[in-house]
Amino acid sequence: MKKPASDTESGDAGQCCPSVLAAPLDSSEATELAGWFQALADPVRLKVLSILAAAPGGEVCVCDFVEPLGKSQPTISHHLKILGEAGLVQGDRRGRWVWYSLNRERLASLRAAIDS
Amino acid sequence: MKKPASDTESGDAGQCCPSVLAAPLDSSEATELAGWFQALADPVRLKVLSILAAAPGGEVCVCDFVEPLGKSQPTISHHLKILGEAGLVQGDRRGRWVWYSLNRERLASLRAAIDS
DNA sequence: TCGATACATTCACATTCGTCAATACGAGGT
DNA sequence: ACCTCGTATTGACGAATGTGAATGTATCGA
Repeated sequence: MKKPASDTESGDAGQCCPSVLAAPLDSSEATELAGWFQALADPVRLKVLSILAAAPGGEVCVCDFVEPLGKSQPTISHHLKILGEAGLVQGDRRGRWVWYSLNRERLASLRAAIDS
Repeated sequence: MKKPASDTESGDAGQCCPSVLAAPLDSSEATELAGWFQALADPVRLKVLSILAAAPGGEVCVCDFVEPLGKSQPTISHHLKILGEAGLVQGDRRGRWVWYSLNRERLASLRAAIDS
C-alpha cells in the first residue's frame, strides 16, 4: 500500500552484471540471471564444474567426464553445451579431442550477483 | 590453482556447505547444491529476493509482491514456498498478513559455494 | 455468528528438462 | 580412398516445472 518508493537506480552505474540485492530487478535482468543460475541447477553440471576446477591443467577432455559422471556421452555433451551457452565453460578442439576449461570470470559474475 | 584462501571460515574441515570449486563433489552434495541454485533459477523468484533485499525494514508482506511481480497470488505463494524450502526466505505470520524476509546467511552460503 | 480479507493448497494444463539410443560430423591413421 | 575414434546432434520418452482457476484455511471486524 504505502510504498516509500525509495528504489531508483541508486548507484547501478554500468556494473558488470545484474545484482539480485542491488535494486529491484527488471524482467530482462531477472531472466538473464535466472538462465545463468539454471545452468548451475543440476548436479551433473555442478560435478562438471568441480572436476574442471580440480583439474591440474585446468582442462579436461570430454572422454574424461564419462566415467566420473556415470552418464552417457550424449548426456555429457548436452550438459557441456548448456554450460557453454551460459558462458561458464569453453571448449577447445585439438585433433579428435575437445578440452573444456572453466570460465572463472563468469563464475565470479554469478557470485557478485548474490553478493550482499 | 593456489589461492590465498583468504575467506573467513574456509578451513575445509567442517565447512558450512559444499563448494563447487573445492574437490569433486559427491552426488549428495551436488544434489543439495543444485537444489539451492534451482531456487534461484527463475526470474520471478529472483525478483522476490531483490524486492526483499531492497525493502526498508527487510520485510515484505505477500500482498505487496502481487503488483510488482505481475503474477497471480497462488503463483507467488508457490514461489515463496520454494524459496522457503531452499532456506532463502522465511515467513512470519502477523494477524492476517505474512511477512517474508531474506535469509542472507543462506545466500552467503551459495555465494561461498562458487567462490574461487 | 457472519462476512470479508490474506494467504495457502489442490488440480489441471502446457512447457521445459534430463536422459539415452541412434545417427551424424570431424579429425587422424592406414 | 577407407576405417576408426572422439564428439555433437537428433528424436523420443518420462519427469519435473510454472501458471492460474477453484477451493481451503486462518484471522479480523462488525
